[in-house]
Amino acid sequence: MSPFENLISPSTGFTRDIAALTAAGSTTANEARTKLSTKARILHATESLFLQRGYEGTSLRAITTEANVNLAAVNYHYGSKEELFALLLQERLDPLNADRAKRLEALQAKGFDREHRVEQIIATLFLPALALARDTDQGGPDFLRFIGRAYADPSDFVRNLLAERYAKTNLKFKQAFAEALPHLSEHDLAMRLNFILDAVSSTLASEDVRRVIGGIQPSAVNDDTTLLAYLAPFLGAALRANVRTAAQIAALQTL
Amino acid sequence: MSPFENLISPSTGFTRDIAALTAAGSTTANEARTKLSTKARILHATESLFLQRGYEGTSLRAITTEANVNLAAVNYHYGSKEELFALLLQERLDPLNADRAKRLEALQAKGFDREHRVEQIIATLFLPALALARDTDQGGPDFLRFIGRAYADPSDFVRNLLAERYAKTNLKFKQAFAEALPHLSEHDLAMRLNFILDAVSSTLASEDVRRVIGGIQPSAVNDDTTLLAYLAPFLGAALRANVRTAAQIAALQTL
DNA sequence: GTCTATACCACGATAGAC
DNA sequence: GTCTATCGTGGTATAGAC
Repeated sequence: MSPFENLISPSTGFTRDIAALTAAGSTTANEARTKLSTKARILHATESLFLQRGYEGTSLRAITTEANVNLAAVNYHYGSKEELFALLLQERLDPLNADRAKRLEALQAKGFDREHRVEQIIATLFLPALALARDTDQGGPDFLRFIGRAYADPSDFVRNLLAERYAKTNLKFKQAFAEALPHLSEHDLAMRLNFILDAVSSTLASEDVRRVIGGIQPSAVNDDTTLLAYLAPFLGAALRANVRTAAQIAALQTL
Repeated sequence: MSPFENLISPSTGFTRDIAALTAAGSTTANEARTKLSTKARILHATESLFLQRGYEGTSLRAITTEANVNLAAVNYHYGSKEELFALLLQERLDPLNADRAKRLEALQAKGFDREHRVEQIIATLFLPALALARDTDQGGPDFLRFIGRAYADPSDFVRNLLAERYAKTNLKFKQAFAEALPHLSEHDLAMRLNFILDAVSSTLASEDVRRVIGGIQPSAVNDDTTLLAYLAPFLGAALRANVRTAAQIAALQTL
């Protein structure tokens, strides 16, 4: 339901998985020739192609050609193109989610800054994602765009999978916001969070993330805190805003 | 660039087009049988199916079956599935855009409410779109979702077409916001507008628009002003927010 | 268990006959 | 304008070799 799941993950988890696959002793001949098992080669090729051309722009035939495996191997090892995609998604999002949960707990244990509680929660939510936006080493911005698209146009399959998989963490953040914003009704808060998270993911996924990032302070592009200090007040103001006043309604009704 | 184009249109323009097509004397036999020309029947069937199943979920074979025409007729009359889609999009967005421009001019001629200038511009931008969200007569909420998806994942074809087609109106609104928010840099304003428009379109397009609309005040669901009075303060606060302060940056840096 | 060759069906598009 | 036939490409399924 809520789009908490759309903000990417660190890029380290995947390498671990490849290593595990490579270490598994289930392949012999092919592996000697290419250093990696069929299953792992598919994963590598898929990740690379999805990042470059997107989900729909990447055919199974392109993947299997790139990986030097048979067309049917994808379905054999991963079931379907969609499941392969979901796996890649989790490989990225799982560590991100864990990271965010850990940071939130640390912040709660340490105690919030009284004045900037909302902004601190926002920061906790987005810092890991922002870091990835620059991790060009593992295709950072491309992956942001990739995930952004995936979130905007997913099959029910992927959407439900992610919503369930990260439900617990999402709830923790919702509760943290709720405590920081007691004047908002549950419905009000839920809607505003949806707005904010949709907007951030869509912005991060947009073609001009780099312009957004680079335009703030060219000399500090590598400092995530700089970007966040830019975003947080804007997002925080939206969350803090009081519900409509009678005067506001009157002004609008003259239209 | 800026997603001004994603907020739907009135649903009246299309009927006009159908009428024009029907009046055109270029068909004879088939028209006598079905009351509408091949070209018009394709348009009717396409609109209905796109709204129900989305662009990708609708095949040309489904359209031509529904319209009782030959498969090749779509390509003959409209060039491609993509161009057919773009035509339907314009048919909706053109009148919406004209309406918004007219309302903005009227508001500027009449003069803003000094206190709620930003909210009034927001209202001018969104009232026509919100009205459509309830125009179930012509597939209101479905069309919101349809357009939302189209905006999130469009081909360059559609994206560029819309960006160019509505550039003038978009610029007028940007300038109106700029005058109402002189404390924001151009870059700052552009980014915040992107956030807000993305968020609104994505929210309107989401599966639970009805819940959002219905949850506010069940007794006033048909009153667009009610919904807007709910959204505008939230969006206005985001736009008005001051840029970061030193204290805010310090609070974030402790993370 | 893995892998390959191959067949299948749906899709958008188009050439050419009428 | 309309229609048939067909093309190339897509995801998927399976029989059978290793």
